[in-house]
Amino acid sequence: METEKLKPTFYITTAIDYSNAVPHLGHALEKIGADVIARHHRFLGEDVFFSVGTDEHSQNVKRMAEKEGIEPKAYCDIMADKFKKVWEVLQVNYDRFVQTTEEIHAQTVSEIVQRIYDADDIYKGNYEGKYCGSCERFLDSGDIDEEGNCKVHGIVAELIKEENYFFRLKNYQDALLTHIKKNPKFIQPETRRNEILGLMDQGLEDISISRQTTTWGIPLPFDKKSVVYVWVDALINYFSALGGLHTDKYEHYWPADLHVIGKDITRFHCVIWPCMLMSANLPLPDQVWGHGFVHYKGAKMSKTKGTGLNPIELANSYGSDSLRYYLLREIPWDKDGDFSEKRLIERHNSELSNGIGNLVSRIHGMITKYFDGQLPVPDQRSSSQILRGSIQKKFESYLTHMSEQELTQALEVSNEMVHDINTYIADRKPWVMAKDPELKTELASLMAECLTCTLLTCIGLHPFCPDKMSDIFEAFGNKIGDFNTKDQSNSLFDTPIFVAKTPFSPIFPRFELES
RNA sequence: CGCGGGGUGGAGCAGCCUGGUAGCUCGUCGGGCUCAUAACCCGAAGGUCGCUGGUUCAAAUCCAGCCCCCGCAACCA
Repeated sequence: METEKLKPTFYITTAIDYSNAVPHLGHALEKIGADVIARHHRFLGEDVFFSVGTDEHSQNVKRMAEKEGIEPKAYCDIMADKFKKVWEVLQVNYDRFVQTTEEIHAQTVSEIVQRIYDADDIYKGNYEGKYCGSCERFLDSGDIDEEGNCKVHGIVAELIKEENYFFRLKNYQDALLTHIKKNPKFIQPETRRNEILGLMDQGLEDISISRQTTTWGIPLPFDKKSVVYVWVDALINYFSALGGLHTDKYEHYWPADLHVIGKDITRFHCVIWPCMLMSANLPLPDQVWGHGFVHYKGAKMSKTKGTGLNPIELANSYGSDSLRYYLLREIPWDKDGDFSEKRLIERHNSELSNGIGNLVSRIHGMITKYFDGQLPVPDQRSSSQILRGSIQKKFESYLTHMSEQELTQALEVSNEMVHDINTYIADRKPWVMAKDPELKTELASLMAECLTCTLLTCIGLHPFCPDKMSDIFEAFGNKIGDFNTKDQSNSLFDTPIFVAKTPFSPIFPRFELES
């Protein structure tokens, strides 16, 4: 119990996804990135809790269920299973999958909305807007054409007035601004923070937090005729993930360390969410990270346009490790980037096959050939250990990037490590040493040095390519689990016995590029 | 004047905040090596860093203006 307390906690969340369609590559980027960060923090020895989920109280969900002829809840459960399946294929190792139709979620939403109500931050008002009967929603000015018709359905958008409850967002404007300024890391990356500061300059307006036009949602605790606005509902999932406000988990993990979200929903997470929490007198999360988007052929991925790529198909074709690696290597974690299958293959071939994969092969081959697969205890004195120091230095730089969420840069350093080891091998020419029996001891320590440096690189790549890195460790008679904390990774250099297991086949086979 | 991102050798990107030999991956050309997945190592060619002006001893980097591309505009990551 006491020792558990000493271990720092790290609660990381991702946005919960609308369950009206199966996830595409964009959803996958967010989950994979968060998963890599979660794995890294586990490596640092922290007590990590990682949550994902689905957002189910949306009109679209209700409509899709009706179309399928099943109950909304049943539909949600089917969709949730599909999401879980995708995350499983992509090795997204979450601790908790929240569904907003769960009973504990409804209870938690009620409780928090009631707290905000009790704080006198909710008042009754009228919401007036153009409503499209086909969209089943209020339209924005951009959704309506010059003649006052819905752009999607071409029918007249009716002016509807409904009784709504409003949240006094404006009251928290100053407090929020102070918080953002005092905590530069609260909103990251920098561009997202500037965006929100710009928004704050324009001044906040109170927002409607209830809807009468639908029954698909969580009833307001103080007026059961209305349901809670879907965004207020959705944000509270970060508590539901912990089982609500009255659990040990809540005490242990809240406030969240990191909300990973898409850049389009920063307003909800960086403005509405913290204000809700202040009103409910609950601690604010440490950081919100708004990542960029994956574009495909120059455009945003869209389900409706049919440009949403299926991550399972890609994982089946190229392996989930390569897909994960490519996405975080090539799509900047803080900006938008383009997805291209050709680039995926190129990255795989040049950095995974020819890089780390080939490096492992050549070392494995030499240990097999020169030492019959059994590397003897190296004599420290006979080894120059020139490489070791520089690789360890690079590893430190890798760790710094990781802790700053600079995933792309961290991978760049990993590649430098591979390159340095390859260069070192070329300089020392172990195949020449192997011909001279007197150099056997020196050769052994050289091989041990190269191998440990390579395995350290693998430890760094492990959050990105968990499966393949485990395979590599296994090929040398080790388990990555024995080195998967920072302290343990240092012991890598004190573990002298390595076995090159046979048979051995390339870890990352190359893909042929079709013209 | 709505907000934001981008325009860098053939392709894709980094560098810009904290001015001072323009870096990386792929491709091309030459050399080396043979342990390895036709891989690895070394070297070369190739760029007026969107345009114009300003600040400065010095600008891809700071400032001003302009042109082009893209995303968002409060329920599609």
